[in-house]
Amino acid sequence: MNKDNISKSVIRRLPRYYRFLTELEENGTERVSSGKLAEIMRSTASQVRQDLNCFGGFGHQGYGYSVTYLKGEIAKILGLDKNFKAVLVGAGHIGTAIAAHMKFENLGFRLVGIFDNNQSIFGSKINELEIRDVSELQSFCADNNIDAAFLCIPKDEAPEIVGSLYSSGVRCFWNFTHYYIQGDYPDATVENVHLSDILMTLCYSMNEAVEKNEQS
Amino acid sequence: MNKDNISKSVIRRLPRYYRFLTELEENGTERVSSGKLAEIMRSTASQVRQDLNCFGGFGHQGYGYSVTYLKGEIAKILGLDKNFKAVLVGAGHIGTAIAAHMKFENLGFRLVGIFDNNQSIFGSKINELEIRDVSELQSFCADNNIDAAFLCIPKDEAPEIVGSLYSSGVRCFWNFTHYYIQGDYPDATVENVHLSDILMTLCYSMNEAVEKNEQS
DNA sequence: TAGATTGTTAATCGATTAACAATC
DNA sequence: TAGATTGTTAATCGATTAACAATC
Repeated sequence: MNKDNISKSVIRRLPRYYRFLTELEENGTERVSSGKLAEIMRSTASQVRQDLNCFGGFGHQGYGYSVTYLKGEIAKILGLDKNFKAVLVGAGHIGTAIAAHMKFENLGFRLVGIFDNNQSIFGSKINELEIRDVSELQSFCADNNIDAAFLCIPKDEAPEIVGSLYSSGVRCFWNFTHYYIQGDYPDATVENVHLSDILMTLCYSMNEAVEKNEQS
Repeated sequence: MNKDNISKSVIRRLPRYYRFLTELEENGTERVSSGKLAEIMRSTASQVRQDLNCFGGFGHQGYGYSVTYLKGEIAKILGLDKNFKAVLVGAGHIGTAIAAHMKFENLGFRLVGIFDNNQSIFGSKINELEIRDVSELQSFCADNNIDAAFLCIPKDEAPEIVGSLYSSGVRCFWNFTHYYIQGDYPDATVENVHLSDILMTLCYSMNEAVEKNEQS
């Protein structure tokens, strides 16, 4: 059933399909064609059909795709029902924002622990969840079968933290640091978010746009 | 001097070159070959040379690249010295994290205003910068020649906010919402960060990894 | 049945990698 | 000079787009 070797580009589009299908469903739309979906996705009908066919024939010729069915299939493909158990390490600004703001239960995860090394915030809560001493991290993860960790810590602290997470069985990392996890743990599943890199690319584009304007 | 049509893939790698060159410089390394740089970048020597040659011949045959010089050139290409004036709209969790955490001055921007619609936080400060009433946003941007806005607001509020920003001359957006700015303003320069999409792709990869393990 | 729209193969386009002459 | 390493062209690989037969 599950085809291998789906390209990263296709995977990256799946959440957007899911998002737009959710909107269509909320509108009460029952069916959608690849053309219409492409319009919403700012894509092409061809790409939509190619993408969806990586996983199986979800459509009906002459009819299109059932919004609810397709949405459900994509949820299954993404694994949004898996509720992987996750901990957050680092309850600074970014960590707190992540913990307080994201609707993990819709995104395939369940946040069950928050850890920090700042004594003064131990015991205070983010969304009902107490902040714990990072020294308990390893035993907590081992005891609770933690699947994933969200890393919102300084880069220099990352190697040690990842080491202890890995040794207690955690293999999945949402990494906001610049530490290169996959270098040290090639079998880890990692998604990096480098906000400063993204901001620099925005700076480049802005700079380009300004120069183009000056020329004309 | 400035070559057009540089592909997005190349641009996205520039911040990483910059980052690693900074590290090399801090180590006191004076020169680096494309091969060595590729190793650090987890790339290939060929790609490094192709990338850098999009912008000009920064190297010397038989020698390699001067770390300091190359770093400087990439900074110029990215426009990191431009210090674009930016405002943050939305001082909730994500907004506060962005404002407090990012070193804008190293990333091409200067944060000069923070706005929110929550009366109870007006006047309180993030990094010396007072939170203002969003009703002053439009006049503030017009008066202060603001280049860019960082949007950390709910999706439904985005169209109105972007409208008022656009009308006071802002053309550059770092967009944490799911509002599709470029649809309404095709000449805007936009970088989107959809954290929930990224988390879903992590869920997919994790799900894949689990299934692969179960098979074996 | 006729019209619509998929699933799928083929063609195109772009990005990465390999090769090598130029040259420091 | 000889060795190293770039800049650049050519070859490969992968992703997107186009085309069309299958079929609801």
